[in-house]
Amino acid sequence: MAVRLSPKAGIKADQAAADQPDGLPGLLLGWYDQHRRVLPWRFAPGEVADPYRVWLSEIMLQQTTVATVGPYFQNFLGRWPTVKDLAAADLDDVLRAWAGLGYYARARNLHKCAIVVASQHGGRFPDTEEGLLSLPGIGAYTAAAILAIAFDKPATAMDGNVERVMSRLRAVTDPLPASKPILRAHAAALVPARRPGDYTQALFDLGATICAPRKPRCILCPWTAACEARKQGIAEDLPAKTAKAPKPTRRALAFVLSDVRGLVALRRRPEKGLLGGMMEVPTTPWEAGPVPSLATARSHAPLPGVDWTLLPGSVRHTFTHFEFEIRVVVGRAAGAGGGADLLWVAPDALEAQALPTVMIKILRHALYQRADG
DNA sequence: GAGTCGTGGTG
DNA sequence: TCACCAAGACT
Repeated sequence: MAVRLSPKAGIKADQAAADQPDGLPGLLLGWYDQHRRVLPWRFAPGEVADPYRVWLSEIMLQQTTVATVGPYFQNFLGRWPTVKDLAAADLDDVLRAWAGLGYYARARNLHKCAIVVASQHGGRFPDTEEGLLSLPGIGAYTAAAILAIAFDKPATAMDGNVERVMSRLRAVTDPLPASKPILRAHAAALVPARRPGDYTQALFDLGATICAPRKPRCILCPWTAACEARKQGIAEDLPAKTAKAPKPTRRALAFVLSDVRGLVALRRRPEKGLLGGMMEVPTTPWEAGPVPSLATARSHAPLPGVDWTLLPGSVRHTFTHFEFEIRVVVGRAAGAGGGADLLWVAPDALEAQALPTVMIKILRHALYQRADG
């Protein structure tokens, strides 16, 4: 584990200055010592880093904003303070705690990874790239981030921030993702032998607060004098990216079924694929083309013989690679329960289920539509 | 290399 | 409103 060195850590100023790298890394670290963001998973200068917290935060932060992750990280750390606690948890509890955060394969891999670390590594995370890469859910970026932040090793963590900063600093105009190798080479050449963990986090802060995707604040940047894109006036145009394919729309009819007690019928999705392992409202298949009529869709209903009512309006939700439009029908089951694969849940208990956001939207539409008008 | 995989914030 | 983006991994 790494103890970070900085002037605030009680080390004499001249000693800290001698410890500071030269050139661009030194400039960035000097800026970081003054402007470093305080984040729930971040360790104070001089504090011993806990690889479990570093790992947990890095998994949550994959393609997810700092603001969104904050409460989830605190909740996970409170419920499962160590990797052994998380390994001993039920997967369904982990999925429930993850609900709303998205990319649910991360939660399944998180749990798998905790079990491997607890059972095969004595509860300690590996401190080598090879060891980390062998763990589920840890790829090139996360392995490097853990090496740098948790173990203070000079690894090159390439994420969207670093790609953007490097493309601007070196004025790389070739579009992503083809330009990844050259951007990585630029980044690797700068990682200092001293304080690589702080340097890595400093680069994240720089990308988040100064070298932002839009309207970079070059005036405040510690690297402004060296930035090639700023000199050329093209900083805001970088990094270039190849055009993305347009998003198709898929549509479906959702069946919100209640029984005589008012309990709502949910079912579990398959382990793999979209929203894998999460709970859902029964729907027709999600397909291109118009929302199927109730007559056409009846064979997909969770129970036969139910009198379905089509609600006005529709629910829209955007996934990474398609738009989703849902019409909602509501119905009342004749008795209590029924349907082998159905889980009957009281409306008050819906929040405690492993329900992805799109399903929350559908349920909200069905349960409050008439009250809201 | 190209798809798949969520969600919320922002200009 | 809408397109883009966020501490990517996996197949």
